[in-house]
Amino acid sequence: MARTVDPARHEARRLVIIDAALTVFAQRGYDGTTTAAICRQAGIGSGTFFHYFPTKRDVLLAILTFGIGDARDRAEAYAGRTDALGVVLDIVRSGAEDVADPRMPGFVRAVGGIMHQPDVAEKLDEDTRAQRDLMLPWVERAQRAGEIRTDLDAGRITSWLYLLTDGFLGRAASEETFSVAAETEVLVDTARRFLAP
Amino acid sequence: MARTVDPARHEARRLVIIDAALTVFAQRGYDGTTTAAICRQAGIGSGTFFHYFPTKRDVLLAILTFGIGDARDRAEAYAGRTDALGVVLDIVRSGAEDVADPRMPGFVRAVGGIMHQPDVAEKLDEDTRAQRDLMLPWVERAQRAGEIRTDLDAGRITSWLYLLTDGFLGRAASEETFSVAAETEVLVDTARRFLAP
Amino acid sequence: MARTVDPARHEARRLVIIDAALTVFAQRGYDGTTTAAICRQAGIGSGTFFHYFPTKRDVLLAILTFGIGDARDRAEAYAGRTDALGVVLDIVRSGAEDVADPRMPGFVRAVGGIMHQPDVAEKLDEDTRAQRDLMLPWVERAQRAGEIRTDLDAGRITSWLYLLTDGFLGRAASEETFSVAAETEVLVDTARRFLAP
Amino acid sequence: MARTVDPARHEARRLVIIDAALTVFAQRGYDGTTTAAICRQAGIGSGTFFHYFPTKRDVLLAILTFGIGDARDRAEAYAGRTDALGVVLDIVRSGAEDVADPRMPGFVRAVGGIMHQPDVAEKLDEDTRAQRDLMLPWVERAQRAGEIRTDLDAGRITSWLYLLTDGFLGRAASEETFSVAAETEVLVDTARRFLAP
DNA sequence: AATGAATGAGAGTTCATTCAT
DNA sequence: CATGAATGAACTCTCATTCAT
Repeated sequence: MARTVDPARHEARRLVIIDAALTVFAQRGYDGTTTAAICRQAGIGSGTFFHYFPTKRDVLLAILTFGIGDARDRAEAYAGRTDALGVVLDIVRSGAEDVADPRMPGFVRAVGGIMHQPDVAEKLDEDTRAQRDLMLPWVERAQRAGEIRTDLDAGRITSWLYLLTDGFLGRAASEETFSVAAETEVLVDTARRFLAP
Repeated sequence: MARTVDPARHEARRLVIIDAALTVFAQRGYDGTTTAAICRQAGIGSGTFFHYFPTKRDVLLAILTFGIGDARDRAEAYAGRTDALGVVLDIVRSGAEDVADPRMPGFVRAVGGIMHQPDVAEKLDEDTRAQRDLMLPWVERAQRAGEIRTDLDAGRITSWLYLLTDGFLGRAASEETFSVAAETEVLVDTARRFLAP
Repeated sequence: MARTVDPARHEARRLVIIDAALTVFAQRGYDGTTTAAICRQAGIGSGTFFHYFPTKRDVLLAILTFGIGDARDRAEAYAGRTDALGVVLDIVRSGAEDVADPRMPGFVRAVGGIMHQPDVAEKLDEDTRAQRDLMLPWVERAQRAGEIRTDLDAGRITSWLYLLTDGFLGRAASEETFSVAAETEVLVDTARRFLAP
Repeated sequence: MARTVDPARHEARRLVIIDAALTVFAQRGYDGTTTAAICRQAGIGSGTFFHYFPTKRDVLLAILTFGIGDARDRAEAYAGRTDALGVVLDIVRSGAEDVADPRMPGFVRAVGGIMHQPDVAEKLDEDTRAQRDLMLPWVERAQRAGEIRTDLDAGRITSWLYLLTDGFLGRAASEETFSVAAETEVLVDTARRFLAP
């Protein structure tokens, strides 16, 4: 009978669940989130949830996987650019723009809260590596072009740039009065100061 | 009669529990930590635990309260100094030194993971305020002395300095290769660059 | 699709749990009854129990609610009768018949044992009121008809009649040799003596 | 050293604990009463409590033992009387007077709530027997004197008289508006009606 | 495919009781 | 004798997950 598998419909529903989970994780943290709450938010039954994800943790991992894909997509967008420093600063700026999704800070904290679980840690590592892979080549290029300092190697510089965006995310998460729009300029300026030879 | 309450002994045991809790929270996150695990770590029975703390969350709050006291104690240490910029950088540096306790990053993430709980959020706010109260006056003094930039007001500058130390803590937490000792110098240098007029 | 909710099945199972709880409460008292024991008696898992009742106390309240419904149902059975005294004595007699369920005395004691809990007290009040509402009008009618004494007002007479049935229940509960069948006649006779003008 | 055992002091303290326990049992039921609450009420430490009573249940049993002693003491007061019916009614009346202690109803319910425990049941039986032993001979005498009905044997009549006082106690316990003073007369009158040949 | 009723492992917490001081 | 800190057994309840329909 019935068209049992409509891949598009399946994928769409999967995304609905992922989005719902992101929302609830951000609000209540990982353990504070019950599968029931995700189902309510997604408008599905609990049985359906487990049709799409074998485990609550798997939804979380799926969300993280999304982020990795994102980083890779963005890599292509920069291909062909010749102003290495400009790209580096653009990446920094785009890090600030992630905060645009108001769920992000809460979600980041939620993930941090269970980072001690090996599979989560691993996925996060992959995430981090994907981001580094995006940034690192441009830092190296900028160094070779003499646009930025060379007293620190490219790897450390990359770490520090992500330290800035991570800190930015954290501030935005915890400080109500931290205006993302206004502070983004300070972020880019601070990155520039940090990178100056 | 009856040596019923030996306050010193009581306080000591309380500290043992707090310390044990800090260790386990850092390792397994807040929800991943069972009271049983804390008791095992502290070498006490479960009943004893609840003799000292009415709730698992109360141990966490007690740990955070410690941090607040710390900030206030440190304030006194700087009293009398006249080199405002020096003090500011010292505070930044001491932020990096907090990472000396290898449990700190994990603990910070654990707390982040349940920051959505109102009482935890409140305590953290208090913590943040205590830290700001420590830093802010010295930033203002440094500005008046013309030692640092004045295009951002003292409040924003303070936020940014903590953004740096928080990001530093986060990096140390997630990146194995991030050498605290070596990077502390970069931190202070970066703060100096950020503060330059 | 999916026969998700079969209300009849749900209600049936609810009744099974209620019945099991009544049995165990009667045997061991309220606090002496563990939810595990109720589950065992009902042949269900512990999770199922809490699927039907949010709290152990809620089962108890559900049992009491049953009693209230009972009283209301019975009210209809008497509608249309014209022999007020006869109805009053029938109600007294039916009170004695409640003891037919051998669990009743134990259950009554169990409820008494936690009557200090506000919600239980409230439900019991409702129960009492439902019973009074059943009896009172017939007492008034009997008084107007000159069938019974009028030196006490109808409310007090009603209280006294329930005093008799309650006492009867208590005796049946505590005295092994108290033969319900034989004593019921004494009960009705005593009520008659009490009511005589 | 010290006068370790001062029997009078010991007995006094025992009574304080018993009284405190009676108060708290009446207010919160047996299981609702923590030993800590009894200690607070008695103004003693928890260790002291267990110096006087090996078990929480033992305090309860001690209270019940008191009642038994009471019944025996009263027996002597009636010795020498010749108006059997008068004594019977006096005993009934004194049953109503027990309610004078406002804690009594609550305590009775508390005891009922754990009557399923063998030792409590046994003590209660003893209590009941003591009361019967007080009443029964006078009922027999009254029957022989032709003062009261003889269609029921003395044992059943005794049961019914206690049924009245128990019911009275129960009403007083559950019905706010039940005025003990006013209703006591009704009680005696009802007993008289019940006993009438 | 979709559902939600059923499940039981496991967690936090309470409290009678012990015992060193 | 008096104390209260320490204890752990036992209990209620939560929630991820399974599975019949």
